[in-house]
Amino acid sequence: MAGRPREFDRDQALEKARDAFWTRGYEGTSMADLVSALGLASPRIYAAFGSKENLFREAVVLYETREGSFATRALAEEPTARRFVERLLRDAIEVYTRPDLPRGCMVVSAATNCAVENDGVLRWLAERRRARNTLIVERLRKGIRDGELKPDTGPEVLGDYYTTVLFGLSVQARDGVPKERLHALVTVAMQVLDARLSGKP
Amino acid sequence: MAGRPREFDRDQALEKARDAFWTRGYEGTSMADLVSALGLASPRIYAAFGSKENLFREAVVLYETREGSFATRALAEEPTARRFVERLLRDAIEVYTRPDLPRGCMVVSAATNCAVENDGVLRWLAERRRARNTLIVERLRKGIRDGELKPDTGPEVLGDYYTTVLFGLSVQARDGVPKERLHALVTVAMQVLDARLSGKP
DNA sequence: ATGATTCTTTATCGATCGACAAAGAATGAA
DNA sequence: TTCATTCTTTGTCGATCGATAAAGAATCAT
Repeated sequence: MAGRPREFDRDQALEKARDAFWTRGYEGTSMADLVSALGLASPRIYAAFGSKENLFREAVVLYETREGSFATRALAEEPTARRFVERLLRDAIEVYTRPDLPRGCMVVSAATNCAVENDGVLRWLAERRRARNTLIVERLRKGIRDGELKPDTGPEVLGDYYTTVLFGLSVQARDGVPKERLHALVTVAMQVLDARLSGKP
Repeated sequence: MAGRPREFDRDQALEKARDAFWTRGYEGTSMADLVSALGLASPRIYAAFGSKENLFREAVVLYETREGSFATRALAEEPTARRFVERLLRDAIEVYTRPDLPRGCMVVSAATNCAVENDGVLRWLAERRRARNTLIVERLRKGIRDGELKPDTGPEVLGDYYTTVLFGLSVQARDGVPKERLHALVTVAMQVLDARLSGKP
């Protein structure tokens, strides 16, 4: 029932695939690219991952549970909405500009332009971006409920605002803007929230 | 010396190509897509535009002189840095969400992920994004020089900030976020600049 | 009218795309 | 040891990629 054991490490192969997709995007990475990046003949890749699309989806999930997990980590570890947002943005910058990893956010940049036949992948990533937005909005809503933030600006608007900054950071990082500049810009962006601190809590 | 006249309108064909590339990106738009979108056999396209890459570059230039010209227009028509930035962002939203055009910014989204062989196109678009940043920075620098803006935050930082918001708006528009939400977020983003108005002039 | 020139049409080029068939090799279960 | 199972290897599939050759059609200059 067991059969011949796989000779390569599936997790390591998935990491290499993630890097390839992260760098070149879904359609920009061909099977030939994957064969050379993973060091595996294509039938071995298909045997282990089913299809290029499924490999991509697994790679994105890996990205989200590793590099892309800063959002949920900030949510768990930061006690205030103010600190959550800043932590989120600054951790994002660190990930987007790490010299040993592809630049920018994989979820933002891996499938922005796609042929018609891959619209499914495109929408799947868009959903994940929307989830990021929802996460931020919910945390801000809690901040208002807790009395940390003044309620005069809706959490949806503030959430849209910081989500937009987050996505913009990915584009900027991908263009090679150094992280110092991105951090400086985040300092400025945080003043929007500072102006809405109730000062009471 | 004249030869047979061309039977189709080159400018109209270029517009259709711009829409196709704007929607699907450079690599996401195949020659077959262009043949059907332009209604022209591929040899006619090659005769008129040389290559797919050259057609794309012409399409981007067309985009910049039409839909993407809001930045230079804001620069020419708005008397203050404050008004320039808001006009820039709000006009951008209008373009990015026009129901009769593809969503988002063509320069931001038409070549974010690319195969290795098309890195040239990718870098060419990145340069154009950098030019937008420079434009914004220069206008802010003038605003500081004129005494409109307090000099305590450098124009580079503020420019990076609004460029990042602009790029983020493109991602959000492409994801289908309605323009009302984007305008609301811009209102919030403008407070960063409001806090830096000297109030003197 | 004729010839040079340019556009249009038809047919197709080699390369690459994602994906897989078939056979050989290595394992565990019986 | 035998067999079912699974992985690896080799070779290749049809479709599509961007791009063009070659021939016919339409224009202008002479």
